[in-house]
Amino acid sequence: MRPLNPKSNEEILAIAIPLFAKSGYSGVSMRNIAEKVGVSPAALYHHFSGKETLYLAAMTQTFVDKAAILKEILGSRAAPEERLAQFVARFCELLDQDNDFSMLIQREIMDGDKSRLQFLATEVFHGLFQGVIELCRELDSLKDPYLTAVSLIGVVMYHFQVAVLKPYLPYSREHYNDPQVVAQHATKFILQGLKTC
Amino acid sequence: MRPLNPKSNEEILAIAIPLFAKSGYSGVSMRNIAEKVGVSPAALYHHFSGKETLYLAAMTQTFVDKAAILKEILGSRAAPEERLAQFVARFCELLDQDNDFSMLIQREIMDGDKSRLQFLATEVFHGLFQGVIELCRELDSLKDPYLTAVSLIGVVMYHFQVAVLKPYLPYSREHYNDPQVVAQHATKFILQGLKTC
DNA sequence: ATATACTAACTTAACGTTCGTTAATGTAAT
DNA sequence: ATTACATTAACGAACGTTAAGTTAGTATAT
Repeated sequence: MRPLNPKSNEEILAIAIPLFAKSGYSGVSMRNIAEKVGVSPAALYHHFSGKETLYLAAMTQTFVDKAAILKEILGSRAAPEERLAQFVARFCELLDQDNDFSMLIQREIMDGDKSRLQFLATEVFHGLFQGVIELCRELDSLKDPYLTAVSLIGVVMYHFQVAVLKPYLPYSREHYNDPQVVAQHATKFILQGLKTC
Repeated sequence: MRPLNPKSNEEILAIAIPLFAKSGYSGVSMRNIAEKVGVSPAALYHHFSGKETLYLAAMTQTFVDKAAILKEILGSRAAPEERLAQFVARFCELLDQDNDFSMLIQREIMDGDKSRLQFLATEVFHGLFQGVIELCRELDSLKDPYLTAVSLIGVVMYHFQVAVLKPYLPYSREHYNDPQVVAQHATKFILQGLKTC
């Protein structure tokens, strides 16, 4: 029978993305995805030519979507310090809202082959990174802007990477999961460091 | 025949650890491990009762080994700022030498169930974290030491997490992979932040 | 307007492969 | 003779994938 509610590629990807984010490429089977979509495994091959293709489509969709948001974040024309605060705040929001995003990036960094890494670097990180480097240069022209940019991004992302570990760590408190709290802390940390001056 | 060169549990783990680090739990099969060890798949079951057990043994071995090193790193009795510099330097060395370590941590954070996360948090991070928190408190008693500790660790670890991506990023240079260069940058970044003051 | 062909979106069933694991067996050293 | 450490062979389950068939809607021809 022709289905009454045919599934679009987008609907399938919307199911597949969180699955891949949570369990990785080899941790998710076509049957897993099909079941969650509510369709037979074979039906997936009508939309995508194979598992690898489906996975790449999921990656592309996630990254291209987010790259636009990230670039927009850096577009503000405020003073450098204000721009940093805004960038960190929105970056935290984004990471807090879409848990899949940072997980997929991590998975690609760990599992991706050369060509996929290159794709990730050029399509997602390149624009973001260049913007952050520029911002770092404006904030402190004496420090190496490349290393500073990595540190800056690392400070923000790491808080969300270890979020799942936080409940088991000493001195953990509920409000450490609030993206606003994290953003405020990260901004100060990046600008002033540890030394009260 | 009885083998002329019987394999010990440690030899098997020494092979399995980098495999799990590179491809994750579901990305490595018992046959993969057996082949690399130079033994039949069934032989592994003489040493470990199953894949899950082997994996947990690999995790435990890696983490308990490193936890000792990490605790030692924090044991110095120098002045706080000097202690920070030493800690960051040795942390960078460690991450640079043993690539498997940070990868396995990341995999556990992403794939681990509750009990495994708890194990990771208590056995590996708890001691380290408490030491870093203490250090942060000494360096700046006004900032939230918990959040500061996460940021501090994040700054250092992130440089090694994205190492594989660096060649494809703009302005990348060879010496950014030198752990001493990273350590020096990170120490300054953590202490002073971006604002020249 | 009705019959016909075509197509998109699925289904069920099965393919060969690989998976984790076990049973039965063998051999060299103690 | 027993034991420690392996082997080969096989189990059922799950894997990615494909072949063949079914049906509801669309397009075309009469």
